Amino acid sequence: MNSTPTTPRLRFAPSPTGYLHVGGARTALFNWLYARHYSGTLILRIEDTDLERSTPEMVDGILDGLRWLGIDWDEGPYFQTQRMALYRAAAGALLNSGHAYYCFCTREQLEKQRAQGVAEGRVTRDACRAVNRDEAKKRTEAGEGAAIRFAVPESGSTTFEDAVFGRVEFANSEIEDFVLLRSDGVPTYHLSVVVDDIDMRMTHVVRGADHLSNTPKQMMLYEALGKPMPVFAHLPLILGPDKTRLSKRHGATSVIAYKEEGIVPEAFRNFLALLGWTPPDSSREILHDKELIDLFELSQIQKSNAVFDRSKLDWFNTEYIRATPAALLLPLIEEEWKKAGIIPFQTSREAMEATVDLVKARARNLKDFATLCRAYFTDMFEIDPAARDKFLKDDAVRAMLGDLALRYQSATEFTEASTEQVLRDFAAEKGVKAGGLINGARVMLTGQGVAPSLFAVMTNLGQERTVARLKNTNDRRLSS
RNA sequence: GUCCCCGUCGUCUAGCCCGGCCUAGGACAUCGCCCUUUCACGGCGGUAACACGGGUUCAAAUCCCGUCGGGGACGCCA
Repeated sequence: MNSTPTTPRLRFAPSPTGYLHVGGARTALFNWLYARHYSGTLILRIEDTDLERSTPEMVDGILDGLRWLGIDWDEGPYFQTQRMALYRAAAGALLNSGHAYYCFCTREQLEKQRAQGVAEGRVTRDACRAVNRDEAKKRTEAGEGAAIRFAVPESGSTTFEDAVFGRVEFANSEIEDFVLLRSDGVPTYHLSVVVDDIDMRMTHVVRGADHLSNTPKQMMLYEALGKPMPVFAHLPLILGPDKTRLSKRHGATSVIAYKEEGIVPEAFRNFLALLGWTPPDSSREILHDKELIDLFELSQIQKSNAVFDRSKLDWFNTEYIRATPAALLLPLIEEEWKKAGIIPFQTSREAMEATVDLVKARARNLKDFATLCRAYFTDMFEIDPAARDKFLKDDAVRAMLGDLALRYQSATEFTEASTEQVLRDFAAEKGVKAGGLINGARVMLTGQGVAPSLFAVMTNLGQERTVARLKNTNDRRLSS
């Protein structure tokens, strides 16, 4: 019956009770990578059945996060709150087939049962399972509130072959009679996922390992509903540096926070992909989207949890910034300029790109471009006090820079080679080391102690600005 | 507490399935040196791991058992 090979259908199914966090992003990424690798379909489904905690803002937040990450989907977003009829019908069917029953227990009764179960080291079966069907029907018709629970077999075990973890087995006696439909008619997670995954014809369920122990419950539903099982793949969790689950106290957990910190999306993707997955050639780590997609396989996924290593992310980011042509970087960088209040006086695209190229080897993130580029685009910049103390505290150097400005002013040629020649000749003449003048001049021209090669800076700035800034040596309250 | 999963440098990992080629490889981080015009980059080198204990075997990071450690799940949350 399964003779026709079907293209894979996967889904990312976040619940909008928070922003897209790192773990969710990694799950989304792996689903995306797999779907793209096999030319399958990726579906976005919003699991908003927790009416209290789900908000439309969070839906937007998640969508923004995915878009920033560059993860696109083929169908959806579907919203579970708009599919309630489907879940209720399934619950009804399960009731009719004897796989489920009404539960009239109060919260207190349930707590008591649970406490007893824990004390005895076993799962207690719900007392209402014993309530006879006709009586239960009568009671609900009389208006008594009732949840619908699944009747889990008391013996035997449920086994499955996880694509990551291999064979996993749970004793049915360990599984409680979980709720399918709450007394207010809203489905729980177990019911809605399974019904949707069936209805949306999912072939693969790739999700966090925190769902491993939910899997047998959901398998029981597939079976009771008489539907074929998808492939399950559970992803190891992402941990903080202290090896506990990644949370707010570990710093940024929202994906958007990384955008704000100046991380390049492709670098983030690369980093995330390697958190728990290894390409066949593990020595290659810088992998662009196409390579990631080509190489991605479920079988190469790690079983053990992985610690989120911020310094490695930063390394990826640096690598991507350096390798990306200025033309592609520019739109991202311009946002940072805007935030920093820089209005570039150089309007030519070429000039901007040249500056970005000049400076980008020193950038660790996109935000760095605001400081790094400032002096090239505006005269409104401060001299970094630390740089001043380090390179300009010598009065003699400052005086010489003023004289040097005059040399540049009268220069007929202004190239990297010629400006260097002028400076070195000048230093030789004065009997001082060129290095001291170079460092001092760099601070005058850029305001920074950390900047590119001086003569590249000069030619980028142009003769006029170079001269003007060097002349200012004594005007800038340097000795204060 | 019960059940499930995991356990190689600080971190991500290769090797484990099919024991010997492992004196355990790579990357990030870290330390040192070189380059040098600051800071990066780059080059070279260093420190650093098979959780522990028992087996099995001529031989174990690799197979088996146990212990310990970590994580997850036990909701009318997802």
